[in-house]
Amino acid sequence: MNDYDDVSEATRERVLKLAEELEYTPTAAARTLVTKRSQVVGVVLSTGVDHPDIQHPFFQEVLVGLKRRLGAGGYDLLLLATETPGNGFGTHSYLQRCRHHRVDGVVLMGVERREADVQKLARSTIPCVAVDLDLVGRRTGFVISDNTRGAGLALEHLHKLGHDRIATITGPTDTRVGMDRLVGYRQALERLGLPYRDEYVREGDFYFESGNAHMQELLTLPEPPTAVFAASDLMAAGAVRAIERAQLEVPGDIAVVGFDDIQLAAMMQPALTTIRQDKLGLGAAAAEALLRMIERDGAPPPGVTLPVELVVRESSGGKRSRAARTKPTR
Amino acid sequence: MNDYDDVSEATRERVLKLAEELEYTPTAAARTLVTKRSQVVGVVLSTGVDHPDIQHPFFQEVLVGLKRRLGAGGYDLLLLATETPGNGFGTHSYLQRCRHHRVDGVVLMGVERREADVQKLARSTIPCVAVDLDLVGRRTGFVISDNTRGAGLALEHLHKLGHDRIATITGPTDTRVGMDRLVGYRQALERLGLPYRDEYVREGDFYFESGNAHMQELLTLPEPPTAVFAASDLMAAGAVRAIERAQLEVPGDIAVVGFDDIQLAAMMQPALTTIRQDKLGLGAAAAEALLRMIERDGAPPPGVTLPVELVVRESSGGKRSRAARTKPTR
DNA sequence: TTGTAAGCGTTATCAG
DNA sequence: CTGATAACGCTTACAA
Repeated sequence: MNDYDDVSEATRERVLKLAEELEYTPTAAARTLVTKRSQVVGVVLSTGVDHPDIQHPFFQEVLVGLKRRLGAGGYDLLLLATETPGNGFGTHSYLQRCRHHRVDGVVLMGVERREADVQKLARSTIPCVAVDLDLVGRRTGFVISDNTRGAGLALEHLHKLGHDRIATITGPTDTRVGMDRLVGYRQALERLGLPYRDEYVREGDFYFESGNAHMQELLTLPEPPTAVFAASDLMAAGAVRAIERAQLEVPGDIAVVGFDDIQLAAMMQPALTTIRQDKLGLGAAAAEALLRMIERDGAPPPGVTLPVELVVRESSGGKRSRAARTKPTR
Repeated sequence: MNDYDDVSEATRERVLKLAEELEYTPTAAARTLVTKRSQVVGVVLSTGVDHPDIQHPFFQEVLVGLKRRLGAGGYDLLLLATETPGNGFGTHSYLQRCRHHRVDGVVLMGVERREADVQKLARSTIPCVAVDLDLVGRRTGFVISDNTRGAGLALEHLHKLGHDRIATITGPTDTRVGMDRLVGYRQALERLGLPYRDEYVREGDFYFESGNAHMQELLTLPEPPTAVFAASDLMAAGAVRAIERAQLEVPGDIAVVGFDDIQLAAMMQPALTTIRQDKLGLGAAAAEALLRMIERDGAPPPGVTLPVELVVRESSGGKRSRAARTKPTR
């Protein structure tokens, strides 16, 4: 059954037929024990109480991409859930949990780069790929979107529409993704000859509530922005909510551009202009790179940057088109 | 380390200390081989190209609930991805894949009850729990929301608001969930003394586009409804979109009530009135029941129905409150 | 081309 | 209480 080339056609068929009849399925555990390979890829993603990342629409889609590609390659996905595997002699590190299951590779999402636990994994000999997180190590690489360019695209779009007072609600600046989008914002400002204003930069946490709260404060400014670039769609949605609560209109009074292009973006009212990340592609690329590292020992860890794309919908529009207020905005 | 009671305190400590030092982690495969237990629970959820269920916000939240409870119980989650496990002598059934990994139990989501593959699993001796799907078998049970009552709640709410022309966009009627919500709709109609009209019932597929398309057709009726109960939030969002595209307002012209209470519901504009399913609870209940069956051989398979709750937001309102049109609806 | 034996890392059993 | 030994179900290497 293992496709040896030194068995007669007759025998092969006899065996295969019998296996079929008996619904024989090899036992992964036994095979793993001897081959030292499990055909399983571990998935680490934090499930904090406040914002379980597995619940963020972004990671979900990445997971779909991962599952498809990995499945096609003959691998199943192990969602590391328990912190006390084995017969529980205390809490185990990610690395130990991965070794416990002898996973052939690991995908990391939504974890802190600096966490000791994560570092340990990255320094190990297990092939690892981080998504949206610039982890590196001997056998650890990452796939990430071109966040800096994404922010640039957003700002250029807004600028072209006539905006010159553009604020941003960033992600946590201690994350690579949050920082890159902020850097992209600043670089674009400079490129476009727009002044940088401290009061136009607010640090959020990627989630709805923070977008909502920061937008409210932005609105109290003596000279409020006419456009906002939010570093995530969820925050953008929060911002839109704040704007409409203040009896202002999007995009009539304030234009909003998000980041991610999660499903919500197209379904919102007004539909959200955003920077699309290729989430399925990110998952597929991570899977691809991981399989390469698993299957070819010398394969270098990836450092892949995927392009992003501006998707223009309804939440961005010309500056101060008050006329739009008399009619529905669409 | 396995907590035997016939080892001296001294030896135990010596061993434990050494294990710690060497960062010893037991190998799951070896243990599985001999104990016939893997401390892993399989998760089956379809990832069709059109609508990967893993991507439906509903299942994501259920997954969080599952992961937390299962993790606490010392189990990891295996996302069955590959159809050709082992050394690939053809495609394997779910059952084979589960046996291959010797998973201790299985959670099924978003699969077809009638699928031969699913039936095989349900008839096997592996403990199974289906979520939102009434699978039964010797060691197979399910957890599900009280969908019939949910639909009733929605209709009563709408009726109380003064609506008597209430349409519904149902889910696929060959699914238990879709059917239950339709039954709840019909029963409520009767209870409230409202006439049943064939043209007010349209079968969708739970997703945005179908809600949108069906609402458009509902709008062309000689006597269009003044309220719509959609069997999912995604379809409700699609319906809202269709209504606003037709220059009508929600809830001013047509009230909309959804089902699920996914994150989108609260973030939409107008925020969606909906029937909340306890998604984390569903996941936790499934995990709980599964653990019981796994750990106590005689434990009966579950048949749990979780209560739902009406969440009133902005998309439902009094009938024909045209006045609202002059001012923002919020 | 086919059959046989050793060993993967555990747990369980059974003498010491 | 402790140490030795036989499975568990596979793959691999080697002998027939």
